[in-house]
Amino acid sequence: MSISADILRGHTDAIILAQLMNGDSYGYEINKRISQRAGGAYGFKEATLYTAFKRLEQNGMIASYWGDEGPGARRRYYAITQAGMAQLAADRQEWTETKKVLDALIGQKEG
Amino acid sequence: MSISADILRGHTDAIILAQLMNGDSYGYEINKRISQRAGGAYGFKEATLYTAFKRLEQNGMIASYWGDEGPGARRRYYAITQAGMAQLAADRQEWTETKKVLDALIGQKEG
DNA sequence: ACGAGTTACCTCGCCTGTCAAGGTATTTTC
DNA sequence: GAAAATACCTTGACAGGCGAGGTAACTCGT
Repeated sequence: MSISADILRGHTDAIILAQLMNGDSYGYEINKRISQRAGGAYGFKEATLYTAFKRLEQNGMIASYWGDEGPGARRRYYAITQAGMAQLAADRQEWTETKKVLDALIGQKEG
Repeated sequence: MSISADILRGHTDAIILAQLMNGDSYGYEINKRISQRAGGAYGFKEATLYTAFKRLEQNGMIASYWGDEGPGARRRYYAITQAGMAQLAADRQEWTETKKVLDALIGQKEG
């Protein structure tokens, strides 16, 4: 089963920040890794991804720089900032809380 | 901690359908029960609630009728339909899947 | 009798995040 | 030399959440 966009809405930033905790990376690669880790059940659309990068950078959660590898298409690398790490920690806490609340609200009940 | 709107987005309908599995109810009461069950961490804004009722009814997930109790403000009761129950089952499955995927994507990792 | 609070409903218009569609440029492969 | 893959980006439409505003009936204290 794949997961609908509205369900993931609001988790986009956290997912990207979490991925960047593994080290600096660039858009294309970040997206592939996320898809892999999600078992193919989920991947960002490109527009969503680059919109998110822009938003995150504007908010100071990530910083970017152009990679200077010789051949191949240019790549813009992203690094998570201190503020981004703090945000991620908060997002993780919120996710824990969300699971509790939603399990209570939509989980099946015994009789 | 309270949960942000974007995180809940897309779960609104499932939460309402799940609540209606306890029997027919009306807007104000549905919302109060949801708040209670969420431990006060979450409650719909009225506009969100009534927007959702409209959407759900248009999609055939719920049916409504006016209550005829004598005194007090009029109440519009909602009942979950067969289609609504099927939708809820699908939503619950999606939620189970979502938890797995998001735990994989934003969960803390051991070293 | 009357004003405040509560119950209970509803709509309009803004904001934000997703994403289909479209576009650019380079390298690799056949 | 053409097709596919890598890699980036923007524009505009759409949908859901919700602030703000509105209606109406009952209850309670004074």
